Amino acid sequence: MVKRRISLKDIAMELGVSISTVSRGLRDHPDISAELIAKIKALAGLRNYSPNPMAMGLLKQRTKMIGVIVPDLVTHFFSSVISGIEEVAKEKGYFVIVSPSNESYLKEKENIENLMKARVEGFIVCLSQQTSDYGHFEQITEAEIPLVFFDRVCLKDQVPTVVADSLEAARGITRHFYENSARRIAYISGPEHLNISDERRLGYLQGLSDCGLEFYSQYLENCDLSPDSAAAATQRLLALSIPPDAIFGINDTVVFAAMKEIRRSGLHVPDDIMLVGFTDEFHATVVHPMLTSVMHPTREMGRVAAGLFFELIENPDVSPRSVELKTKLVIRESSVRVKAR
Amino acid sequence: MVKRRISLKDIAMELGVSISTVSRGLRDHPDISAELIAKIKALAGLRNYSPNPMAMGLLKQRTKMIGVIVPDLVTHFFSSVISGIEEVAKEKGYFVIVSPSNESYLKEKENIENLMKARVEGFIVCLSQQTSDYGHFEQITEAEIPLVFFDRVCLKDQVPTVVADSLEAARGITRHFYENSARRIAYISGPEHLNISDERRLGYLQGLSDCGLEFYSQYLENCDLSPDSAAAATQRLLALSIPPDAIFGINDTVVFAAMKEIRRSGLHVPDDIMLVGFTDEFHATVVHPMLTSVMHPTREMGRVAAGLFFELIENPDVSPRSVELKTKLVIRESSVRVKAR
DNA sequence: CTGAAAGCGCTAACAG
DNA sequence: CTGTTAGCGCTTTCAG
Repeated sequence: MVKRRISLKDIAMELGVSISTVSRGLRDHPDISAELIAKIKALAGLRNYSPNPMAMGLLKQRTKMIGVIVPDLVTHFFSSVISGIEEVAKEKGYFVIVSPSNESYLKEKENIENLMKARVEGFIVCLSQQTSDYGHFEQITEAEIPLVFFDRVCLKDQVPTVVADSLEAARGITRHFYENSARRIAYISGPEHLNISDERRLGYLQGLSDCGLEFYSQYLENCDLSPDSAAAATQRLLALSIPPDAIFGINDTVVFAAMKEIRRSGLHVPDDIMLVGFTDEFHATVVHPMLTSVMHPTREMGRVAAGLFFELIENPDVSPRSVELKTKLVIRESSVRVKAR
Repeated sequence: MVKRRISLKDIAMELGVSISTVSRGLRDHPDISAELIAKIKALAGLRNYSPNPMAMGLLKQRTKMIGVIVPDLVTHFFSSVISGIEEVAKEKGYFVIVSPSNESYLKEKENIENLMKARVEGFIVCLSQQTSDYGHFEQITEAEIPLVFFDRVCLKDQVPTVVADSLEAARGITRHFYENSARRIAYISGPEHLNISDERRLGYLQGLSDCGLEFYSQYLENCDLSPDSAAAATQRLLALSIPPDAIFGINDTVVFAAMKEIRRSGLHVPDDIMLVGFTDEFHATVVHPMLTSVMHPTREMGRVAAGLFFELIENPDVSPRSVELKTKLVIRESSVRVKAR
């Protein structure tokens, strides 16, 4: 059995005063004499007293817990965002409960219900890939429970969001390819209902038009963000009668799968096909050739999301604010052709 | 403001019965008439009632929360173990609060204190790299709070642990190198006080002796598990007058850093130097050449750790049980020399 | 079969 | 300056 922890009552008894006196003393209430305060605090320190958060929670109706729902835990992007969230939460004395949806709409819903039952004070969410019905989120906002989205977002007019500048990033990649003499640029996108698919696709189209290139629908591929489906999309591209000479993908997973697939088919990056990804520093430089990629400020994204969350906690009636974070195209080996290999 | 959620009182008032009747009705107490039970449940369902966990927690002195402390969140190994823990926790109706120590002893201590204050029911911990004083853990066990270690462990006679078969794995790697005609086998280890450093080092030594190879102390390098320090260790190995022809590292980070460093110095894996890592499926196959590596059953490790945790919750007086999980050496390209490259 | 009351730990309003 | 009381939401005796 876990030993019962020390309570105000214990201290009050030991000191022969009432519980409320101890409570007040610990919080420096002006009505309590300085000596008594000192005595109370000394004993509390000695006994290692800390207020019971459940008693406080019951009283104040606050749990100091944030529910965080992410598509998965093991992708660097998400774990890094979570780190950012945790940093800010910690500063505010909040705890974070992370529930992975495994990209499943049902799990996402279920996680939200569980966390509601646990009385988290609010949510920070990245939509699962499957989610195209937003009823469960509308319920949250209707119950006036704080909610913030990051990366994959919806209901933008009701809910604060943090996103990357996907459109500009995709546009920049396309132009970068062009400047490095690619002319048959392909893009492997994700599920259509996700904002990130849409925006990156638009950026791709704008980029093509910036460069005076025509859009060929065969060069716009789709996948469900899984490695297998990204590999399949890559295969379809490689099997075209005129295959692309440059490919970029919507995220890390897709790009790594594409890279493997290109290598498997005996082609070389960047000589045969240039490749650019949306990845993090670490993974981009681990692969060979090192991957040119759009760097997300992931930790920052988490920090900003948490910031928006606490704005909402502190002032629930403020109108939702959206933040767009700048990404940066870091040029490495996979998109620049050199003579000697 | 968050709307107050429905309580037993609300239902009792609406039904014109007492609170205790509702409470009993919801739990199918035999004293309550079937019709009344039906009525109570119907209304509870309609109003979306769910018991207030803080009230329950206060009453039962249980928070249904597990504190999990990991060195960091963004390493695949840890996030994968956490996934496993979460799966089991969810089945049991528990929530997981993850607090990264960032490999810092002080943060680890601080996190534990915070989580104690939050009244988590117990802890699942992987030691920070810096931790060599275990006082804070002894306090936990003395307070009879459930505690389980995984991967990097201590206090094995008091605390249940889950570890990989590090010794055998390292021994197997060494022999694998030998069988592939490596004769100058190096190992990049981690901080000496960590059990994993020690065991893998012992396995390395045994492996050498299995193969009739002598141990050269220059081939046993150390690092602090950061990429930079692993890179430095690799450089030292490469700078030896007779550099190794095979290297393995204590974990992913180390191995990837070594791989980069080898490439940077113009050498090739596996032709000049063979390389084997402790990594996961995903990352091992993303790099080129694909990495031969010891696969950890990471998710399983999380599940087992959580299992031990719940054994402790259910029966605190059982003597600590240690589980050693089998790893598997998956042979890929980085350790097998072929003629045509 | 059902209700009233106590108590989990705490704060705050109300009395002295 | 300090104590008493009520109440946050719930379960569990104890009374009816």
